[in-house]
Amino acid sequence: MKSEKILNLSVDCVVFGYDTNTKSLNVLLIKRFLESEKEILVDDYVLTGYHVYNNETLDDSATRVLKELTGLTNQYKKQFKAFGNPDRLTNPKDLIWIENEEFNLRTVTIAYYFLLKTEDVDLKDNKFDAKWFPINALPEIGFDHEKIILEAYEDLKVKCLSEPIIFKLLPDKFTINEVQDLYQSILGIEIDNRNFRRKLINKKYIIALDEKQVGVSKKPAQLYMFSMDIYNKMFSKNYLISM
Amino acid sequence: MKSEKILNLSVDCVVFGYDTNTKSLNVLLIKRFLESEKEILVDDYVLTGYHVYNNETLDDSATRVLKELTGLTNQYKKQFKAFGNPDRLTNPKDLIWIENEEFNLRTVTIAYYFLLKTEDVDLKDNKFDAKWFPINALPEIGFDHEKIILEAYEDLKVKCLSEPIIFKLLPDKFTINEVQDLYQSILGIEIDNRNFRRKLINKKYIIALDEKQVGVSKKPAQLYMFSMDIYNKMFSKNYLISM
DNA sequence: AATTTTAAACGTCATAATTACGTTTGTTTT
DNA sequence: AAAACAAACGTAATTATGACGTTTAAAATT
Repeated sequence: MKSEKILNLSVDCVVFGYDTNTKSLNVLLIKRFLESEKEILVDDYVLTGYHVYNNETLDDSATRVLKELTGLTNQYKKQFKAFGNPDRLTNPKDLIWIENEEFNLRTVTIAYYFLLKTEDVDLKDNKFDAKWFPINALPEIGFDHEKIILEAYEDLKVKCLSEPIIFKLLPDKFTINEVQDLYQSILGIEIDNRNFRRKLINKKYIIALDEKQVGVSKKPAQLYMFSMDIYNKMFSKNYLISM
Repeated sequence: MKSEKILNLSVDCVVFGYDTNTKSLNVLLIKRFLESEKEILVDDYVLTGYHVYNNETLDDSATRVLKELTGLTNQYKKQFKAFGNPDRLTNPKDLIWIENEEFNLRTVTIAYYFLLKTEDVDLKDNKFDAKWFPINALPEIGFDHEKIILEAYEDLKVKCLSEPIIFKLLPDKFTINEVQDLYQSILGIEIDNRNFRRKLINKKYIIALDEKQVGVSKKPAQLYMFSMDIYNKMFSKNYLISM
């Protein structure tokens, strides 16, 4: 019953960041660069991940990885899939270790995604050489991490239509058009502004503030906030057949 | 980097079975019974699960477990969550092994759920002492398996509203009322028959057959089938904001 | 100070979907 | 032939959606 193979447990984190300025959904990736005497072995990007410590929960492990990468805690986090096929590799650290020892390793990774605002992350003197990439313009990606990113993205697209996680990617005070831009960026579709506006304003959990944008060079837009309290009250124990 | 703890990788399977006769959603559980010289140590029910073999994918492992339990293959399967907190135990086999050796084991389980019809499973002379339990009347459940079942159930409730997995739980030819009963069983709600009927019949992927029920003691109902082909054509690359 | 520019905000209308009910129909059983 | 009853059909008010046109308010320009 015991495995002769060495089993390695890790978490990998797909960090989604929305950039309000460029109106783009981005993924935070770190550089993987290995060279031997004469040739470059790998030169691509990968997700951040790490071994799960012995006395650490999976969730805590993901939270730790995010914190080391971005300095942030308390961001929206979702465990969305485990990847553990016998032939998969992952994570720069694992690879180095494999080269020193033997190749008889199986890495199971529990994949999480996070939602946050790019503006909340300071990438200056980041020890991982981390960089944001638009979800639609990913670079060369190592291991099976592109697959992981795309599965996270699919999950996000579905999730953002059924739960109000979108607001984790916006400032506390936002305009209707900012919400629309965000939906368009995530879903990759165009939405009619007038219909979207009407629909969103009619939601009881979208609350108009006594404030407008400042410092814009056109007519300043009305600011709104999202009320999680009202949302929760509305959706407790309600399911609707929408198929 | 290497773990002093022994890491154990397993799959656990939540097998949902719908019973058309009793109109109930059930979970297939196996008996866990261990007794020492004088006392009963455990006497409850657990999910089926097993260690993941060295050269086996996670999906294949779950498929194998289902086959050993039910004899069935090609049923709807979904990997929905990994459970791997450092203090968790699982699976009768693990426990026996732990008692013989030391307690320094961490079991990470990749949890799957399956959807099938209870009538497709023959529980006669089942080596696991397996039994169906209505989702709303679960027995005493061992380890953290009740949590796993409830999370699978939540996932199923959401999933059955956005994808046509419901038809995996029905015969190929079904009546409108059977579909309604199933939705009601899964979601735990009452649905207006007249509105439900109209809505379902209007779906292009619900096809009326030239057949009616036979051997019923009231007016026999019209039979319908679900067309996956038509469904796929309709929903390729379509997202709608329904929040 | 008036005009232009432009995003924000509002309006309309036809169609489709939903909710909440009442009524009829077609078998089987009595 | 009548009763029983689930199946199946119908209706009307309300709400949501999709596809557009129009107006407004502030800033920038003239």
